[in-house]
Amino acid sequence: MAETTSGNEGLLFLTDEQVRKGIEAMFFAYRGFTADPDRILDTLDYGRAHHRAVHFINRSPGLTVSGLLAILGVTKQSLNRVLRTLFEDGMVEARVGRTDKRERRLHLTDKGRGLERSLSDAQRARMRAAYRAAGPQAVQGFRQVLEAMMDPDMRRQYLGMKESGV
Amino acid sequence: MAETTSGNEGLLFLTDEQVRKGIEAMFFAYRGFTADPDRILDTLDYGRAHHRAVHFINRSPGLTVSGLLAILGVTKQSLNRVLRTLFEDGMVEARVGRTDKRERRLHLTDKGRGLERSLSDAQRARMRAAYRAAGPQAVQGFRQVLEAMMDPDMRRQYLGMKESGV
DNA sequence: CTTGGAGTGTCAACAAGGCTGACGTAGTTT
DNA sequence: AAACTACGTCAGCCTTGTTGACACTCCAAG
Repeated sequence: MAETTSGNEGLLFLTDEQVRKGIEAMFFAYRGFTADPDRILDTLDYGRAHHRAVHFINRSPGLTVSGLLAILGVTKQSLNRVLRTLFEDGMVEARVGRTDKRERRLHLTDKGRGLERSLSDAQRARMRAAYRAAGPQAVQGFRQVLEAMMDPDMRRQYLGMKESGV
Repeated sequence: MAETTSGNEGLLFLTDEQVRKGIEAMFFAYRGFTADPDRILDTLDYGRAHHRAVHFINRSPGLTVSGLLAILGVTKQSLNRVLRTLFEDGMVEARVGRTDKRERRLHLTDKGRGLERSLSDAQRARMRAAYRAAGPQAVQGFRQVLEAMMDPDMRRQYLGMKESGV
């Protein structure tokens, strides 16, 4: 409703209809986005929570538990349940912090890196295909919109990671 | 750091680094995307599952249960748990199908439309802000990439809805 | 050196929202 | 009449999130 077909060409793309299509696109695309890794995870008795942990540990080796907590936005009890199984399965190892011995610096083992590889290969393949289909220009727009959609805190996480190799 | 400044300009956007950034952008953006409605839902003792049901019933009034099932991709037991509370709370009503009396055609009540409004207003505000920040060109790219990322079945759902007003 | 606070693990209990399997019932189709 | 379809529901299970409480180690400050 609403959004009378505005005479203003510059705002045409802001009609409720357009915006609602964007909302549905996010919904459906996110499903596709997680579908491939989910299939792999299933065979290993892992869930998305494990994937996320593995992804960000791989991304930032030496990450502390509280650092990971901040990124994932869950409670430590919830995260710990997941980390424990990853330790037990030899996917992740924790090293005591050098300057602060209370910290546990998280690292992937070789096995963990193997898992990460297979997960991200699957996900990247789809993302890559989508990128290829849409073209570089579209990719840039895609990233811009997503970035603008994040909460400021998360955007800082995201942008921070972009630059700092660790 | 990664991101070797590849010599190939046309494929620059397909580097692993670029693709991985896209993956993280999806992750963080989806969180922002659901944050606002989640806050409203919480106060009503509803969850995202309720939101999805309400959204798609609003989108396609007269939708059957199995139609909604196909869109949401969950089991009927799971959906029913949600639909039941929506019936009880007078948000959704079911009308017996005209041609096929086995079907239950789903419709929002006035109250349900009110809920849908408040949820989508919140979500739209963020989406709209992101669109505005990124610009029309970016929005088009955003949609193109998301569309390419969907599973074919979902893409048909999505595109189908695009055209049929109902 | 003691004390407070930070970083972490853990136990217990609970909820939402997925899932499977099985069964029932009304209505449609053949 | 038989078979199939659309739907509801009971029961039980899992993952992943939550709160609250408590313990331990270590760091930093008084």
